[in-house]
Amino acid sequence: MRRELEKVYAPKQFEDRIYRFWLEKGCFRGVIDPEKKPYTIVIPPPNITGQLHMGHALDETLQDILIRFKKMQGYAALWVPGTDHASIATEAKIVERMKEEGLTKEDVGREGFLTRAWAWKEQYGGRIVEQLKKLGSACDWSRERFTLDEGCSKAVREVFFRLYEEGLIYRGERIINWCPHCCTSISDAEVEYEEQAGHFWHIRYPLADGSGSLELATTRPETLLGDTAVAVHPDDPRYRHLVGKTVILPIVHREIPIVADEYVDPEFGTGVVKITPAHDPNDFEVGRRHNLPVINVMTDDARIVEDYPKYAGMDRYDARRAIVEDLKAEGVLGEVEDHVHNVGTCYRCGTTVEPRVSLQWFVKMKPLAGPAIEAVKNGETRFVPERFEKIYFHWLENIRDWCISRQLWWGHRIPAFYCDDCGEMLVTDSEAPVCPKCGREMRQDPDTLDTWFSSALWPFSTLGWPDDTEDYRYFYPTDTLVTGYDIIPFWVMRMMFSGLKQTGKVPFHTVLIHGLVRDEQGRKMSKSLGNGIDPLEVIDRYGADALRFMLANGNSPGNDMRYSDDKVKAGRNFANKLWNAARFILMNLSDNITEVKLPAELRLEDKWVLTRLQRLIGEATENLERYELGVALSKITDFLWDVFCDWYIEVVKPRLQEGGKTAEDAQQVLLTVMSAALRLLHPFMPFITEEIWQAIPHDAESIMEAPWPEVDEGLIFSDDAASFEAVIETIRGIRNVRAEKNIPPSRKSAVYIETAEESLFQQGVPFYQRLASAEKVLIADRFDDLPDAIQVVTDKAKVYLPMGDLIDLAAEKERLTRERDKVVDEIRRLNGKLANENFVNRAPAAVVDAERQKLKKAEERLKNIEESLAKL
RNA sequence: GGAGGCAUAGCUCAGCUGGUCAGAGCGCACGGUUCACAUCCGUGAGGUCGCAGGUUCGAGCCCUGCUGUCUCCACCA
Repeated sequence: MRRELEKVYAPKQFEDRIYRFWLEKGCFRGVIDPEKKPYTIVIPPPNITGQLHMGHALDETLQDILIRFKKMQGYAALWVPGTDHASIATEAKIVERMKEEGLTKEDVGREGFLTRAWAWKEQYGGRIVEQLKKLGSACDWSRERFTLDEGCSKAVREVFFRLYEEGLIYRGERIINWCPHCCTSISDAEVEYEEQAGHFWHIRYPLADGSGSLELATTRPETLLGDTAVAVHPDDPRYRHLVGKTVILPIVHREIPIVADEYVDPEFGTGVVKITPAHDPNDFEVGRRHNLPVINVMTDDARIVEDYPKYAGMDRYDARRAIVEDLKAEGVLGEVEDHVHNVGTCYRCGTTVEPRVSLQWFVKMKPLAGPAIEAVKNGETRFVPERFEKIYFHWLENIRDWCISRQLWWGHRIPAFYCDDCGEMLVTDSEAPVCPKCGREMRQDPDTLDTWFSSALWPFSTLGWPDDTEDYRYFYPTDTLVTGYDIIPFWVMRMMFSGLKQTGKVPFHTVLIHGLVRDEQGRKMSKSLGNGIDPLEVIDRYGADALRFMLANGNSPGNDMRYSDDKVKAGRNFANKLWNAARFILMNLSDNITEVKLPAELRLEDKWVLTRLQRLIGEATENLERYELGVALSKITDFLWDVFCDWYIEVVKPRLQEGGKTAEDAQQVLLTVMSAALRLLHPFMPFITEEIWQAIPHDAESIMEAPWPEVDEGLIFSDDAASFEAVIETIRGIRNVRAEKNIPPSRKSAVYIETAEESLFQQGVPFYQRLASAEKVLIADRFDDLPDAIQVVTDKAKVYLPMGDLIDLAAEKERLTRERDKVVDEIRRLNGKLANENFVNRAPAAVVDAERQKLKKAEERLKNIEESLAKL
């Protein structure tokens, strides 16, 4: 069954249809087959709140290329799709929506809130999935997962229990990053630092014994309410004698000790630091070392607590102003300097993070980090490009315990229960446990887990773990993880240690890292700048294949790239070219040709194009296997455009017109090459290749089911290919001088080719006529009494174009002399190189050989040029 | 403060383990009514591969230093 190709390449007319065809045929399904090797990718699950952006488009395109390539290579390929519940982002969206109705979370209660959240998920969660389909993503939708679905939740609980049993999950009071807007704790990785202009307020803390005061500087005077000490360096001669004494905390008038701690840098500021254990991570550590009390002075939304009536209810910035005023009034405020410092902000909402001591759940990281580091060090998992391993190591080596509890409702609820009577705590899968000590009903922890806790399990939870499913046994560990470098600490790292800990295996062998897609000016695409480019719009205008071309072409792993309309257009133009080449083949195809098969007899040009094809197959396959996707694609497009369209098709046209067996032989070669090239291109541009595939004779019903081309040694004709290159070189030479002299193609000329290899050039006769504006072509090893002519000289021939009035002998002489000088230089250079014993002895034989060949060719050419010159 | 990327034709970028590596696309110039395609065809101009050293028979490709630029991490209160 063949499909006709429309006259004009219009991707909109077939991309959706083809996607449906694949779906209906089940082409995307990962099928367990003991005969095959599995190849598995799990998608980095996009947030259900998300809309497809260029970053996704790049990520999905790369994965799709790999999946399609591996599938054609004969692997049992599986791409598991799914979405992430994105606790903070989604919860924020729901809260926002409720706000419009004048409701708060508390108004609707936990149950009511979750009902709304699920409804929201049903309504919008599928949006991004539909968008992925527009790109052509070959995901196995029958295995689509959601981080909050039953299976993933089961995996989450299982991991929680296991880690808790082992003491790797614990609950404790620690200083954590708190977002006062989202009203939840966030992990270290979720804090983004930004420079902000602030001040240094110098404050004098009077010594309790009245013998003077200590001056210190702070950027956050409001935290003074929670100061429980001031610290100096133990060896600081200025203050050593004061250690152990006390100062009076201004405003609060509490007596607090002066402690000595290495943390203080005597060189910085006054060498005295106020210590607020509840609101600064460093101070917290100092506090622990000196057993200082921890005084929390702020509420969940960063207002001052009731203990300080004067400031109670003020937000941190109002309190700061008020306290500065009061310090001034108390006469203890010194200099106020301008100061730029980095402030931590919430990566979701941008609110300044408040370090805060609170009771949270943590994962003990040190024991988990070790194996994760080791697995990359010993190469079980490797990063492409390798340099990203450094980022990975850096994070794991400096890791602190992971705060996993979130004061949110949308997420996996922590399976811990508390007895309000006796304080007993129980971690259990039971839904309503009773206290084992006093038999009372227990209250479940209200918090949920960090979204990334479930994402960390994604490579195995999606395959059925903790159950020992067939999918898990066959498809796990997965093979390649494709993601952006910005997500290494959030996700890659956590999947690694989770996979190793829970399954005993690395979750994937390769991490393919890509960069960001920036706008045409190189800026990050962002909502606030409004410079984002909607991939769906691009697809609408140019087609998904063109967009994919742009994303894959010339993109190298790990490097950022710029989006540009022109690059997409280049992809569209290429698709158009391919489209028309296919149409050309079809309109020249005899009805009796129904299968792709080479003719019994191959001509020179056939051998050439087949040889070039074999080379392409070898190289493109190797590039793909090495994740050099962009390089592979550009080789494939170069082949199709330059080799196949611009040369082979042009060269074969006379044969096609001739008809009969000659034509049919050519048709068979055209089909063979097209069929193979389409398959090579398919992973990159799946739609157009499928559409054409179905239009030309084919065996596999879908190109997705066709085998990946393999190099056929029997189709490599090195000598013939070289001969044809000589013909090409001659044609180029003729075109070249004609263009230089502005001779219009309509002005034909006779062509005399003087060569020792008559038969070789004889085979090119039809081509000179068609491609080099030749009328009659004469070939001999020697011409006597040729009229004056324009001359083209190669290493194999002297070509004369007797063009009467156009000939300027002096100019010819000058041109040939210039060429001769160039060749002489070349020969001198090559001779020098080959005379160098070190080179000849130490360079690989192939390299030396190539140089000798070059020299030989140059010498032949020089000889020809000189003979030509002699005739002028 | 620490780490890393990038710096190659006017623009956007490829150049894998050092040996056709000086390339592509776009742009530009010139010429094209060839019956697949002007979303096209032919031809051409343009770069001492940031700078300075070094290693090597041989270096955009490796090493050192420098300059510019971007990013990540840390966060001196």
